[in-house]
Amino acid sequence: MEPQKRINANGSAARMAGGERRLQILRVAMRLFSQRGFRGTTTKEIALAAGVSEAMVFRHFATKEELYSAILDHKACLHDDLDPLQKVADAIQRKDDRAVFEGIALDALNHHESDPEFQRLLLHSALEEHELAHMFWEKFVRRVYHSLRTYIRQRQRDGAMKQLDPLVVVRAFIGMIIHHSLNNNLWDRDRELLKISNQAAARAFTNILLNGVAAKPQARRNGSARSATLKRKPSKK
Amino acid sequence: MEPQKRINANGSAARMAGGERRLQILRVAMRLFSQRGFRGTTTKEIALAAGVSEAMVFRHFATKEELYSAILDHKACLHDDLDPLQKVADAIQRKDDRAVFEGIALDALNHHESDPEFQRLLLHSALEEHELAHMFWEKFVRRVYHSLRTYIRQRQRDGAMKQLDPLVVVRAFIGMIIHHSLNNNLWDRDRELLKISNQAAARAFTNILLNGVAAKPQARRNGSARSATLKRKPSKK
DNA sequence: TTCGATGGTAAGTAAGCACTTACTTTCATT
DNA sequence: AATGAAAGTAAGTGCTTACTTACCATCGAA
Repeated sequence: MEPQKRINANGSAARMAGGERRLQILRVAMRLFSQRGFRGTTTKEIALAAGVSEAMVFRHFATKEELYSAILDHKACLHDDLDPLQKVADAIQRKDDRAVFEGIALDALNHHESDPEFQRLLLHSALEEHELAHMFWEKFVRRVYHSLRTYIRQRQRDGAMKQLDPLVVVRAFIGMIIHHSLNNNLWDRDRELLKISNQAAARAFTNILLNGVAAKPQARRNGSARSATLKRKPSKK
Repeated sequence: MEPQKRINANGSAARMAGGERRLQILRVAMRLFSQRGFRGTTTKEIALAAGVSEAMVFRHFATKEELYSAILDHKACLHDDLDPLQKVADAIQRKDDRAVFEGIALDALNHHESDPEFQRLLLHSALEEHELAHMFWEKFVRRVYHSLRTYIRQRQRDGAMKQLDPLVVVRAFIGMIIHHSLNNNLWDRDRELLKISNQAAARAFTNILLNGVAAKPQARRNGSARSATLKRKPSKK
């Protein structure tokens, strides 16, 4: 007679292959950590949610810390190859500012929307000063800042953008995007205060930024009163 | 003979008056909670840091939860009367966009810089879905959004700003500010990536925003091309 | 059919947690 | 000087935590 495969709370058949189970525990833990933080989640809860005994958790991951690290590695490798500047590489080539910035914004917004766990995990580990935060900063944030600074500098040399500190421009732009995602994922999940599609948001932020940093029409009649704002070197051509 | 007043680790004389001790414990707890989160801080640590026994903590606050609530009340009442729009009330009256936005930005940046605990506390409670987050949202964020929206709408009717969704403009601006503070307090405390004074940051963000949302020169070709940057109202007297 | 490797569990253990109890010390009043 | 209330503590209590041990179940291959 068939030994009647037991079914656990998740509807997943008992007795998985090792690798499968490991991944399942990892995913469950990821969800719980992102919801309640590292310290706020117990190994018992993780085991329960995965439909196994606590001992199984410790068979796959020696310590809770190691489980956390495994999550970080997992997330990191998912979000790793993804250089956000790559997707807009040809827009950069074409010097199509709008495509560059809107592309980056839309990509980030979509990303945050489809994987809100990641942002929460990141915040938790930044607050707890865990290594993911540092890793993310080094591997991702720095690169974005650097690439965008390079692009902005180029456009400033082209005379297409004002001579502001490019890093400040980057921060302003990234700020709009991240803060919007943070609002959507953390504070105002029902979009009670502001409901707007990612497309529309990306377009609006890009508009504000590009108009904000665009070189002035440079009305030749320069009663150059406001050299304060536009530091344009005369670029004597 | 003098009974040699004991001195605890903090250098504070033992045996404080009740109210004093309460406040001291509160402050110590505030610091620790903001550093390690609610769940990440033990009552023992709090007691130790305050230089008293654990029992004293529980004499002043019945439970750890109550201690947390007391902190929230404390912080809330500190940051409460402070309607950030009040400081720029006359700038609003004068419709001096630059003063309005730069004032708000500078105020927020200074605030976050002088009290980074608050931002951390707020983030922790947002992640843990504690009430402070909700309270802050209702009492503060909503009001700022509402007031700024009203102002922006007015300026749009004046023909001084583009017809964008005012809430998106608010989000973009607040985003630059909050994200910059978050970077300074959480991610890049050494300002390794971007070191800039609050004044300069407030000015830069304001410039980007105001140029970004300024009504177009409107191709009416009336010479006065950049009403955008210099908002001196024509003052048709 | 047997057997070893692997998936899985029940029932621990020691340490740490929020919180309590029973007691002592200090000190401003009369 | 006596006293009573408030400031303070040492040593718990029972529960939860991360992690372990000792054992059972299932399965594919020899």
